[in-house]
Amino acid sequence: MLKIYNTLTRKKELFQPRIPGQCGMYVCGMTVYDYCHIGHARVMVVFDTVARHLRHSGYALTYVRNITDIDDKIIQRAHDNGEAFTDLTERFIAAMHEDERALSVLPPDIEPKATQSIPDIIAMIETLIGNGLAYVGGNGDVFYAVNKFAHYGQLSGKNLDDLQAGERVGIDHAKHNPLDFVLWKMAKTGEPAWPSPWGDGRPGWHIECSAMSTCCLGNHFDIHGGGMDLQFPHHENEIAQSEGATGETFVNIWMHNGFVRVNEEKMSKSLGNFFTVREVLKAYQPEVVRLFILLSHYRSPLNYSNEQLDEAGIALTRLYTALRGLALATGLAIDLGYVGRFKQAMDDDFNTPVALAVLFDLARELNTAKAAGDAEQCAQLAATLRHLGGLLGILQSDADSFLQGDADEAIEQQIQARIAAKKAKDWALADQIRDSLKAAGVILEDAPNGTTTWRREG
RNA sequence: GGCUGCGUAGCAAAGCGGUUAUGCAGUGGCCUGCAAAGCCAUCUAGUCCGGUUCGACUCCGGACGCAGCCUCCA
Repeated sequence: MLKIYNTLTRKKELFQPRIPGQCGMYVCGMTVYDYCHIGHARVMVVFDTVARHLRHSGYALTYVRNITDIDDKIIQRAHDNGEAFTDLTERFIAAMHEDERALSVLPPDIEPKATQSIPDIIAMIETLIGNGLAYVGGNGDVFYAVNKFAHYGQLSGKNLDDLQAGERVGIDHAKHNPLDFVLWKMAKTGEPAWPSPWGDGRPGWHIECSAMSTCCLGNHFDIHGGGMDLQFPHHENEIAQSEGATGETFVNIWMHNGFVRVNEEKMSKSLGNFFTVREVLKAYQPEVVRLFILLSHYRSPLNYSNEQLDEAGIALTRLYTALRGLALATGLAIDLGYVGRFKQAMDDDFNTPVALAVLFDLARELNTAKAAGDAEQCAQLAATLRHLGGLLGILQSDADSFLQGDADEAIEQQIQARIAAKKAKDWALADQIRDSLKAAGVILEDAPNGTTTWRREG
């Protein structure tokens, strides 16, 4: 039985889909004006893992992750670059898809873009105005009137009085209430714009997600996810918009992933302390980055450091080392004990650290079976390890290609020379060859049968 | 200031009211020509102070500390 932590109730709840056997999930995706950083990678990997587990658990999942391809920062960046905003967004959408593929993130079923959802957005704003929840402000922008929505603050645990007491932004006289937020923003000269009943302009940030999610998944759906920082105001506003427009409950379960931190501080673009995915992938294999993310629970903070990435690399090496030398057979029986433990971990709010602990226990037993020469046991355990790894999006490479990278003829020659030296009991030469390879980052491992395998360090 | 959440061994990171987490590192052993890898054993825990309980790292209260949101942000 799958349990999921719901931000709305602040506890783990038994997952009960609206329609048995089905699930609709919407995740707030990227605003595409720059390369994805590791924080974005975490969202992609975490919800990809959630999607994989839901599917494997038998739910017919519709996974929607949007792209915000129009907003103030995009306009600003395109202007700075002297290019059309569409050229900018197309470039970074392509880059995002590249990063995603590298990290073994399966594409969502639907990837709606804000600019392709303008009619739906306008329709929703008209409904909100019709319902008395939105108004045209003094500057022509359309605003949502937060005090007209009774449940405002239910997700973030805030109430309007507290919010107003802590108001830090300068008063905008175009609004009735400082906490009201923009639904439709009038275009200044030269800005991208779409025609609307209120004049040429563009959607506010929050409305696009309300429009796209309800269009793709219906007025009421199962799971809505995103980073912790979207809880307020973004998701709070989404609830106000969607429920205000449809009159129905919007979402059953809200999931929020924790931040990636650098030196105990949130990684973010505004702080400038971010590492882009492509930058990190220059130094670490993509699968290592994925494991690094999965080694922490999705709601916990994740500290980014080279030491942590290195450890993830060592951990992955341990798993692949266990698989090394065993054929990639398919269709083999798998060990149901481990499968059960794994499922139990994942069913407990997607507890990937515990699920991974199961894989390490499995690797230990596999190593023991290898030492005992039990081929049947080895095959079964290896098949189980690969199967469970696959559910997390890891361990799908050939072990040698992970451990060795590109084949290297020179290394093979050195190994042969060393085997000859060993036969001649010329230990000094054998050790010298091993040391020189070690200096080049190549580690040799002698097997009892006289053969030698190798792997690259780190 | 308001609202969240967190505080576990050398490091990272989980579960759990009484029984091995797991990975890395350390120590001892097996294996090895020596290593590496692997296996076995093993040392380091639960911020502090109260309370509940036969028993608390685990539940409750308080203190302290940290992070996040309250402003664009995954």
